[in-house]
Amino acid sequence: MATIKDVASEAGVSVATVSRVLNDNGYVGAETRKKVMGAIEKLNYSPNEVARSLYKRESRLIGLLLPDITNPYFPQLARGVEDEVSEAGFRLLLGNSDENIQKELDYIQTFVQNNVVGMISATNHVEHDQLYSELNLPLVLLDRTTENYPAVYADGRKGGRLAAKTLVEKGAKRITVMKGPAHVKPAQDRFRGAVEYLSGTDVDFTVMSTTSFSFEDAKGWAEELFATYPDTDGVIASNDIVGIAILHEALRLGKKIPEDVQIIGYDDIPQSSLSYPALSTIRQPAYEMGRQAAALLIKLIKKEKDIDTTVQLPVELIQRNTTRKG
Amino acid sequence: MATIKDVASEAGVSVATVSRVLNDNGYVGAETRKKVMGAIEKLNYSPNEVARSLYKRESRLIGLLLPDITNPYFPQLARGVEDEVSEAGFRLLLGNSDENIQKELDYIQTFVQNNVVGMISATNHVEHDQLYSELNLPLVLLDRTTENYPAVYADGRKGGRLAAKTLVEKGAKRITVMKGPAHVKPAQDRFRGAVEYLSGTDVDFTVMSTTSFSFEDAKGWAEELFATYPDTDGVIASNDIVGIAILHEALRLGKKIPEDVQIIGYDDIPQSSLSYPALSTIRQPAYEMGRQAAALLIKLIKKEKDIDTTVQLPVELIQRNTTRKG
DNA sequence: ACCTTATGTGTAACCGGTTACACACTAACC
DNA sequence: GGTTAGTGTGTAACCGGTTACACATAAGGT
Repeated sequence: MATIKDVASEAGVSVATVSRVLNDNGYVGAETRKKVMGAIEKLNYSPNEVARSLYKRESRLIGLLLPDITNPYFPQLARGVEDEVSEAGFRLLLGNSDENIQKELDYIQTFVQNNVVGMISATNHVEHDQLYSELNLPLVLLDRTTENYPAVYADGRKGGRLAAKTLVEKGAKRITVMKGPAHVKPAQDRFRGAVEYLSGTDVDFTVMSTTSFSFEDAKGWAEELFATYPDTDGVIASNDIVGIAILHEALRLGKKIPEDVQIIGYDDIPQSSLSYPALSTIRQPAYEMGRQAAALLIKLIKKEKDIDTTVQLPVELIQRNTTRKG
Repeated sequence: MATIKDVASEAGVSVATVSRVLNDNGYVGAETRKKVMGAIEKLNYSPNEVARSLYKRESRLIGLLLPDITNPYFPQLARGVEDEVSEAGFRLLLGNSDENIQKELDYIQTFVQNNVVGMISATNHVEHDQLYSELNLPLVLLDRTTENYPAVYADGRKGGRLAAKTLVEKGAKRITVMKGPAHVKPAQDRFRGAVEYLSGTDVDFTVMSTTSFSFEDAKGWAEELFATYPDTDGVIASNDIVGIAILHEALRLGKKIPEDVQIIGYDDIPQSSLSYPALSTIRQPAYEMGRQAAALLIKLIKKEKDIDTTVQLPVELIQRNTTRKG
């Protein structure tokens, strides 16, 4: 790999001049610039980010911490973040935390050790972590909220209400609300929204708690649901994965969808439109959330003034075939 | 952030000694070690990776280049890679190439600029890129093969044969083979495998070409398929996404699955077991492939001897409900 | 007692960039 | 003509680690 010194001696100038050409700052004569450009071209030189980062004490890297990229909701977020940051010339350091504080701390540490200029985190542990508060780095929370940090998220409370309202309006009489894992904040928001709405109606409802969102466990929750509440005619699932599992269990039990049981999911992951019947759900604009989080972070990095540090994106009812028409 | 100098003066020793303690090399007196440890603790010191990386000319970063993390096949790969590299103390720089050469080159460049110690790439452009050959970095191809580079992949040819064999044995008489995008090598392998097998039988088959794997387009291919070949009774889909789309289109047309039409997918993405009826498919062990690719890369980085530089993982028939029993 | 080897520690060069500062030259102004 | 501002370039310090090398001391062998 050619270094700036090689370029300098090839062009017959000093390293300072090469650096000035590279960064387009300070005075450089037209003739000199041309020589330097030529040398760069000839040597196929590309500056070493690490050296630059060391002196400037900041890299062009951004840390992205997600619970688990394997959960179909997160790739969309990640892609949104990636597209936005890469357009601004940044790159991503990626970590999966598995909602595990130790992993989270490890990643934060390596982000700092690598001089990242900012970080985006979908964590539930902000408050517990003094690391976040000691971090003097721009931080944007994604899909999660707190009072104290910039955040981009969708309105979970409203989403929950919307899901409940939809089922009620479509005539469900005995609704089961699935409660997602207690430590996952957005799951609690949507749950609260649903219960809030249902409490204001005279529809019967029951609550079923779950402790994970994984594919593997979803089937179990579905079986448990119909075993415990066999006459349920409306299910508000904690997310689409669970929703799809419930849908299949209902079909397996010979129930007609949506005549006997209506089901509404949450997230609108890409494959929800591919279930059969296609799953009705509350859409969170994941890709857009990723982009906005990245855009917000970049503004914070650039220390722009008058920034909206919390961005709440709207949720939306996606009516497919697991809820009744009309 | 505390630096090594701060630690040195806090402990009353030189920076060299601190460095020796940190890296556990060279001689350090027991007493001195204790003082240094104390100072590190007290200052909450954590070494700057960037400085280390500059001198050593290698970081602890590994570049991972994928076509699109949003495609449900890749998160599994990515997660496998991440788990394996992070256990070995490395971190991931992530890029989405969209199968686009320019993006690919850009990422490779930033990987190099950031002194990555190795890279894993799921690319179809190895041969075209002189960048790959000029790269004097350990490189492992993932999910793609070439003669010239270490690679971890599943046996696509065999997978294709297996898919075809399954449909034939289950009694399909008029099979349609979907051909994936021409530039995606593994898609061509499985296609070739299927055609190879079918050519050796007296079953009728037709070929339908597709140019993408995206959710959005899949529905269109499905419609086109049944419009063009309405009496098809067996479909070998180019991947699971397309397979699920075909499944739904068949159901929409009132066909019975698997009585009227049998369908077999490819990949076994997590959501395939959640389709209804559950999709029969050829499983590629994506997570395991990710892990193995990372493990191989790490061996290359450590310059271990006698390494198997091409790892072919087995594919497997996952028989669910879109193929006939027995 | 003398030489060798093992142990322990510090000094300073080095990695490859960036930039403060010094210096030289030109043009413009009064 | 001398002062001043603007332009162009080089020297060297600096970022925060790692390590070659020098040096000192202690222990062991003959």
